[in-house]
Amino acid sequence: MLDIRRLRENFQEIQEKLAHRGEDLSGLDEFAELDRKRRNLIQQSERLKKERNEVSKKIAELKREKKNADAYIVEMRNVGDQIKAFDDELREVEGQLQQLLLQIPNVPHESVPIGEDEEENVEVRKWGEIREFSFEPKPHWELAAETNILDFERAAKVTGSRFVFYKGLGARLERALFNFMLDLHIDEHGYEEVLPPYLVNRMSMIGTGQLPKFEEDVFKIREEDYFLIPTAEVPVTNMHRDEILEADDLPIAYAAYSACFRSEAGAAGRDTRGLIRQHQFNKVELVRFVKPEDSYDELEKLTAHAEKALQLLKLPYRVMNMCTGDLGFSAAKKYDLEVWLPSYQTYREISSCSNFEDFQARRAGIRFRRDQNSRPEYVHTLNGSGLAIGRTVAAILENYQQEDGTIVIPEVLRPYMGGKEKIE
RNA sequence: GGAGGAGUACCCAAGUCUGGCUGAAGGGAUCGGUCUUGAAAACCGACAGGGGCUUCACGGCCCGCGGGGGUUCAAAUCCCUCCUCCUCCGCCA
Repeated sequence: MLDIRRLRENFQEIQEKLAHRGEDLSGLDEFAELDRKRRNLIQQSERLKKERNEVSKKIAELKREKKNADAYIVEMRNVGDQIKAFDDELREVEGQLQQLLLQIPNVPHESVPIGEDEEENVEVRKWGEIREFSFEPKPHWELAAETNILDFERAAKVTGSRFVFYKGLGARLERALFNFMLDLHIDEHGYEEVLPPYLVNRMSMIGTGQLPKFEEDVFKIREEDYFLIPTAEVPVTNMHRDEILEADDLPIAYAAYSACFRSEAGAAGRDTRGLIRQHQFNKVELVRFVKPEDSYDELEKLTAHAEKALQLLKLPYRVMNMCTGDLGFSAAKKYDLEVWLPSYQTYREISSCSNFEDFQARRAGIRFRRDQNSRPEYVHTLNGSGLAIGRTVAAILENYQQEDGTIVIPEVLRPYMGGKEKIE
């Protein structure tokens, strides 16, 4: 959410910056009117409340002295009615204003390239050698079928499309990966491990920006106002919702493994085969709460942590600075890590690392105090996948495949795989 | 799921029956001071925070006793509703 004062005072400038996102911003037109109405109603209501407070005190005095206060009471009855009328209207206006503000995306940082869509994302760097195959490399779902480690057909029977059973060394590989990644981030990068709830309430979804705008993208529980988490970002960021943190505690860094659930509404026909786009997938997520002045350095740090996982796995990737048209709703800046997939002959997203500045913190009320006497300020929040596990499995299968259809297990994972060197 | 009980400021806790000098007693913790070579103890002092409106500013005002609504001239106190925690029962990995 944007700061209402900032929006009021820099309306033109913010409108122009948001326009680069290419979204419909017609709702913004109402802002000035609602903002003016709101402040006007507050002033009228508060003026009467002040009067009521004073007269009520007088009535209390008279009552205590056993004197008659009927004239005042009649007068205040009228004032009370007026207050109620103003407050009813105020509630209405504030509701509208709140809805409007919750729909406005974050303002892109100045270092974000201006562009319409993914075509205009800017490559920041590339890592690793793309392997030359002496044979025709197979897509990961074929490799998985041959080695019998993934079962999409039975998952479709048991649940539906875009679900999968991992079996045998496939299941083991998945487990090895998130253990490897958690260990890396906890032991080497200083994160605290968190295992979060997979269901969250509406306030949490609003806090990180999934709601109210993207309700169709997530799974909702029928009987309760609970949602299946689309990412551990949601529960972990909301851990500190409505809290005032100590400056000494910052930065706070959490690494969380979780399953993630996405409805993939609107993705019909895309990535229908394999592990790339599932309704349920595993992910290790990194979340950081930092001081505002540090957040862009922290974004580089966070991104480097995610990259480290790819480097240790020896998977070639590139880092993309997402342009204004391809930024997430809540992000001020976002790097995508894209891993090389031989069968696609392209790089595919395997991690998103974002700086939300105070956008989520303002929605979720996450603040900190610099010292005992200072007023609370909003923290900056960041998060990034470190990494999406299913896509990492796909990348390993494809990049490590042999001509005979077997897959070499990356060295760093072997201790997690009971010393096995190959899936066959 | 059923039956009870409870949520008050950093923590504990009084007030709620019987609405009005409660813009919330009293402890503890914390901070400052006296005393002391230093510390402890004792004593003295400070200690509601947060949000909003308004103002160039000083300041003024409004809201705040789990959240939200209502009754009333007036609500921590009465009513409704939701949330959370505790106890017992049931069910259950």
